[in-house]
Order: sequence, then structure tokens, then C-alpha cells
Amino acid sequence: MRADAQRNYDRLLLEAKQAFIVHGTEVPLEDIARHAGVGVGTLYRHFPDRYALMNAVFVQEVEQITAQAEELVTAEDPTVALTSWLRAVAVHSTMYRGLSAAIMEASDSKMPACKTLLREAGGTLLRRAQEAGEVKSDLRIADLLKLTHAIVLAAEKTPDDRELFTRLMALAIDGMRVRPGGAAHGTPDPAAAAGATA
Amino acid sequence: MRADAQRNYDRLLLEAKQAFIVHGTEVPLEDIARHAGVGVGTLYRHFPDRYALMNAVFVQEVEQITAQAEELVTAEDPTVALTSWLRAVAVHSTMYRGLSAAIMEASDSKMPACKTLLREAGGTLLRRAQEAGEVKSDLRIADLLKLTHAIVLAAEKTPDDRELFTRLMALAIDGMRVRPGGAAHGTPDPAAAAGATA
DNA sequence: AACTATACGGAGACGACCTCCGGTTCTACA
DNA sequence: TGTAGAACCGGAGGTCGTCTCCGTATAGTT
Repeated sequence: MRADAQRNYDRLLLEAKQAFIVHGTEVPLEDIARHAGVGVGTLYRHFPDRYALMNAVFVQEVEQITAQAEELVTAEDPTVALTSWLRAVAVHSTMYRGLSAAIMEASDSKMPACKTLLREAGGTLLRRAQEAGEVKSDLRIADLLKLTHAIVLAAEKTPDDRELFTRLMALAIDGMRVRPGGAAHGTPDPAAAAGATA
Repeated sequence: MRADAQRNYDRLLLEAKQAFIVHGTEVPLEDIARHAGVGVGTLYRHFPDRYALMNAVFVQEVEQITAQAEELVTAEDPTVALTSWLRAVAVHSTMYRGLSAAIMEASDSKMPACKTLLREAGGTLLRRAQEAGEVKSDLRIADLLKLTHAIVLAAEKTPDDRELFTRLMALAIDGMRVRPGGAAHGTPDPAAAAGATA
């Protein structure tokens, strides 16, 4: 990689991160290029599409989150460890308006680094909680991350209700746990309560 | 309203509904206008933006859903009634790719008819379930609808996993209920499990 | 039939995405 | 140090979708 190319690459990454924080991840790519002092052609050469750029920006960030997961792996209560970590993921996503939407939107082949790193980190935490019999065994880490991002997205679109995120996250966390008293309620789709057909 | 205007209005509504079903709600508005045999100007005069058009299309649909809510209000188990209804809402949203995203995206002033009708219908069901002491008392109907749409959205973006919707919906439903044995787990943010700081 | 308020339609401005290729710059090698 | 050429740059311009504007057409009225 030539020196000027490397310089431009780094500069773009830096400006992209700033722009994502300030204007959200839907900021026009041309703006990023301009602020980085390069043409759009250069941006698109280094990052074929918006997702490639986001992926590059966020792998750096994700490393902090995986580090947290590693600490939490030794925590006493595996369920608390898992849920704390999911909250941390949510908090991080909230820093970048639009990030949750992008992660949900992107097919699995997009933003691969971000996604796999998060899944590996969370997978361990989830497994521990499941082995302790505290979290439903049919849940996958991908599910929980999707739900977390969905909740962040919902909260993002409701800026006038600051507590929404808290309520929904509490709901989700309670829903992950196995029900202590008897069978789950949500699982076997009741389909008909009384005379309700469809 | 002049007769030709009424004709065009009706035609646009019809074609929009078809297009939303077939191509999703992000279909170009020009396509809808063309299929309706009118110019874009006419479309935009009747429906100032995409949300106005969607609102007009979906108020009709929402009436079916409110009808279901009225039936379910007399059901024996108020919690089953509520959850069955939410599933029905989800199923309906799934018919129109992009609808859930739009409902979440839209500020409360957009698609007002759809939103208020759904909230009124579901509000009654929620209140009954809460009065029976089966559903958390701090939840609002807007929360549950947002979460439902968020789950539909997540499932929509994961077309290769047909069961995702089922698992997440079950999770959400379990999470709505009050925990039988003691305090909730999700509510009082534990914040630190072991040595986990930021 | 003539008149006017109402409605139509599509050209075109705008903004964002992305591609392409002539021109420039770096670097390896003499 | 000079130079050949590979690597890279940049932005003009094509494409697509949204939305506006206004000259033209028409329904409804007298």
C-alpha cells in the first residue's frame, strides 16, 4: 500500500467516525470525503460501500466490547454477566445514530467483522447462562443481539421518551430467563383465546 | 371534491396497496402513479408524502385489527387476549414489507390515524391484563407496539431464519408478564456484575 | 355555451449514490 | 539523482428517487 493511499485511508476512517457521531451513520459519503480532503472516488476505492466504511470504523470500537465480555466471563452470576454485556452493547450502539438500523439492515455478508466479533464475545456469555439453567436454551446469541439492536432502534426513533429503552430492555431481559413457575407463556402460540378467530 | 379527483384518489389508493404488497412499502412513488394512470403531480397533491399515502392505505386495514381487539376484550384470559392481539398485529405488518420500519421511523405526527387506532384498541387489552396483575404495570401500549414492530423488522431482515420471529415474540411476551417468584431481574440495572467497569 | 375554480401532468430542480478514466504522484531501481 | 511506470487521485457525470411548479385541460355552474 502506497504511503499516500495509507494516509487517505486513515484520514477517511477518522473523518467517518467523527461524522457518524455528529450526524449519524446516514451522513452523505461525499461529506466525509470532502472533510477528509479527498475526492469521492478515493473514498469508494477504499470502501466499496457505506457498510464497508462502517465496518472499518466499528471493528475498532467492537474490541472494547469484546474486552468487556472477557472480563464478564469470570463473573459470579452468568445471567447478570450476559445482561450487563447486552446493555453495554446497546449503550455503544446508541453513540452512533443509525448504527443499530444498519446492523439490522445489513445482510450477514455486510459488516462481517463487527458481527462475528460480537457474536463470539456474546456467545460465550450466553452459553454460560444457559448452562446455569437460567436462560432459555433455544435462544441464540444472534437473536439476542438482533433484539438488542431492535430495541435501540425503537428508542432512537422515540427521542421524547428517555425511559423507553430502559423499559424495553428490562422486558427483554426478563423474557430471556426461564420462567421459574411452570411452563412458559409465550412459547406455545395459543392462537385462540376465546371466540377470536382471525 | 371533483369527480375526477375522487376517481384518481381511489385509483391511487388501490394501486398503492397492490404495490406495497408486491414490492414493499419502499416502492418508488412514480411507479404507483404510473400504474394508476396519473402523473406524479396528482399523486403528490393527494398525498403530500409517502407517509400520507401509507396512512391512507393502512387505516382501512387497521380496522380489521381493531375489530379483533374488540372480540378479544371479552376473552377469559386477558393476558392471552393481549398477546394474541399483538401477534395479529405482527402478522399484519408482515404482509407489507417495510411497514414496520415505516411505523417506527415515522414521528408521531406521521401516520397518525394508524397509530392512534392501534393504541386505542390495544390499550384496552393491556389495561385488562394489567388489572389482572399479570402484566407489568409500568408498560404502556405504545411500548408493546414499538417492540412488536421492532421484532417484525428484525425478522424481516433475517429472511433465512423463519423461526426468529417466533422465538423473539415468545421472549417478548414472557418479558411482559410479572415474574411470579420475587423481584424482576431486568428492572434494577445491576450495572456491575464482577470487575466490569465501563 | 361560456365561465371559472379545480385538477391534471410531466418537465425539471435537487440530492445522494456510484463509476470511470485522464491526469498526477509515489517509489523502486538504475 | 533521475526516471519509468505502477499505483493512486479526483471530480465530472450517469442514474435513480423525491418533490415542486405552472401551463393546460376539464368538471360543474349559471
